Amino acid sequence: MNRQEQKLQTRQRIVDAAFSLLDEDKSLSAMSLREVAREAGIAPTSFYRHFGDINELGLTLVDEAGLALRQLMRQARQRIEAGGGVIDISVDTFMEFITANKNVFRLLLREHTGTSAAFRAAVVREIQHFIEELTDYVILQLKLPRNIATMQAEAMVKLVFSAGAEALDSDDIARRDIAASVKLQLRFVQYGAVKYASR
Amino acid sequence: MNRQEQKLQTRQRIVDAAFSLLDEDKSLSAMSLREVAREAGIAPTSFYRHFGDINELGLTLVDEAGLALRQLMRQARQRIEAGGGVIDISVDTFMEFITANKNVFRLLLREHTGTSAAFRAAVVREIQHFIEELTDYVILQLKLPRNIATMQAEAMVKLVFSAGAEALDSDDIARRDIAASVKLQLRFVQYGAVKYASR
DNA sequence: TAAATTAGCGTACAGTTGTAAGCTGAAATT
DNA sequence: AATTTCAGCTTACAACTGTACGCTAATTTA
Repeated sequence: MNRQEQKLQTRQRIVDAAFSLLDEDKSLSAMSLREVAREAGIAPTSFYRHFGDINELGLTLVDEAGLALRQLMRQARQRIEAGGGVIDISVDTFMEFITANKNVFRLLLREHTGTSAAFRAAVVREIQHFIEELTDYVILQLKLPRNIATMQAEAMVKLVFSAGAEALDSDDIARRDIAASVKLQLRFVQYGAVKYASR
Repeated sequence: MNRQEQKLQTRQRIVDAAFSLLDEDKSLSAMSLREVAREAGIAPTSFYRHFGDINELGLTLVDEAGLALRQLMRQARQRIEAGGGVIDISVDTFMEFITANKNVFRLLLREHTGTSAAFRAAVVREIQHFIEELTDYVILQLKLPRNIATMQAEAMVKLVFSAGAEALDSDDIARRDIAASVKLQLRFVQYGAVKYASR
């Protein structure tokens, strides 16, 4: 086997190990290099062959999480084009994503308010992407002026993320209630934005 | 001096020390007993004379933060009664609180999504209080049915807290923009809720 | 006044951490 | 075939962690 491939494979093992550790009650800053190495099945010092730092690994994880988020967005779009209410489909897709990728979403949530300014900034960047894409969509859909659409999209994303945070700690039944609540709240925002725009 | 008083005083020094450590980039779970003891000026082992556990200290801190939050609410109410738009006054008061008590609000934010289920639950409880008080207010003010008022209040609190999180990492100028944005978003929610109720 | 309680201290220990130094063996290059 | 590169290893160390144990000195109680 190729040497480069081998190395990339090990690197991926490290990343996977880190994600699996986040599954339990650990944040990036509480994750030790040795722990990751142990989980990945390598010697602690070998870690440095792949990342100069444990923070470098952290940023990689945030990037991967952001990637997953964008895929989620794409999936929601496809479903909406196939028919159905935008809000309903979006929230349902989001909830599915959270349930299927708990640790990924948890990472974003935790580091968004975490202790590392660099991680916080990285997460904010990812969320900003999300808001921008939604803004464009809102402009097309509701024909709102950009400044109002931005406010609406931002509010919606914040509400959905908050609901997601709640959902993480809930079972399926409670999650259904949360989904219903946030859908209603998103409608409030949408009504309000439309009314405000036509003032 | 009384022995009990002396002890309470030391206990308060520990709590203060912990809060001041949170000022820097530390979460509760990353805060070590020895660090707190050092900051409080006592021997590491003396810590146990006051708290059985470092988690016990954590819960105490969350409680104190919740207390501060309720005082904030009371202050906002007084100001509103003195005249002024509810949304404007509330947001301004909240932003003042955050600026003046950064570490307190940071604690609530961090532990809301933190790694300890007990802390998360404690913070959720405090936020719930906040939502309930706001719900009652909304019912009185807008004459909405309780279920809709609850949804509105919940959305508003979530938006304000999100804005607060942003504000923590911002300077005065950016904070003004954030305040303006969240005010507009709160109006969206309010318009929407009122319209939804009169459907 | 004598006895009991206790807040705070110093010492001690086993466990964890990050990472420096140097070795090995296999893959890549010449 | 000989040489170079380098992913991963073992060993090592200083710094930190939580907390067990027993002492001291001052307050409280009897």
